[in-house]
Amino acid sequence: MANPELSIGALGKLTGTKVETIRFYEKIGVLPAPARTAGNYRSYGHDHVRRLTFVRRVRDLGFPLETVRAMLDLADQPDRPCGEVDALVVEQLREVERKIADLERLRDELDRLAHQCRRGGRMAECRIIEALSPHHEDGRCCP
Amino acid sequence: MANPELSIGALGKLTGTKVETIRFYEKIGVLPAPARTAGNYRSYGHDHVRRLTFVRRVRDLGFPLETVRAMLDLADQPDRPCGEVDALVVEQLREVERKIADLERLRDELDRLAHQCRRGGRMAECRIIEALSPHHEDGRCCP
DNA sequence: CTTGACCCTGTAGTAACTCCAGGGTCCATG
DNA sequence: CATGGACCCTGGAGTTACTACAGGGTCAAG
Repeated sequence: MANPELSIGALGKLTGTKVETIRFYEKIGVLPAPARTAGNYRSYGHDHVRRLTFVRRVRDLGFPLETVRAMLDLADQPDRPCGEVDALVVEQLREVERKIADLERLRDELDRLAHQCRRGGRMAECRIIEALSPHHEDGRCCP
Repeated sequence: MANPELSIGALGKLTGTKVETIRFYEKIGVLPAPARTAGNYRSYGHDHVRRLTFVRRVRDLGFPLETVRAMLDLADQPDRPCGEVDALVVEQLREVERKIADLERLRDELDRLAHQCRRGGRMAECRIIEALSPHHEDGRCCP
């Protein structure tokens, strides 16, 4: 069970990633080059599934590949003392919390909109933009 | 107070957007072309601030410009009956909720990591990748 | 009246994919 | 055993969403 030996197409289906994207991640070093079969096909194991899933999720959440790389480095260096990476972790944490707050505002407005639709309302009462307009309680906007 | 008459640089500073990006949004029709001064400078009002802030936030949350356009359309057509856009709203709602769940998992793991760092731990116990690995409770992964 | 900060248009470059051409591998089926 | 369709290979061009110049105009302060 440790070695499912997936083809690139199977890995793609499992993780919702295009085959070309997987090869691209290998080229830029985000996903390690897998073993090859006799016919020169890539052969992936369970670690690849976990790592690729992680990469796709973090990308989908709007972080750049540079951040993905930084996070993967955290996980890849087990002997590294935490101190030197603390600042990075705290910084990511702050950004994640900001994104959660923005998404919750967006969700609430979409939710309100959906209920209004169900009651036969019109778009005039749509306040989707206001939901993510400048928040005067904290003063600043996007980074 | 309805017309602050901002220059492109001032709008950029207010919304955390590069000047070139603002001009780019105008070119592709996401931000309406503003009035011009005698010297052909762009002159922005409060509506531009709100709209641009919205665009930047939604982009920052990992949605493509296509989705931003769809959301802006919702807000731009006040007479449109809700029924025809209900499906879009529900779809966005689902995606927003999925992203919130992913971000919360990521936040919890970063939080755990930060506390561990403070106690002088090592990266060996870092489970940041597991935090966003395939969730077997729902079976599927990224879209 | 000039000088530095800021604006204009237009084009070229970058990040992160995405698609395609031209060709090899694998295997189920005739 | 051959052969055709699904899948894989490499390398390169195209797309999206910016980002960074180049070459030049505007404007307020000194």
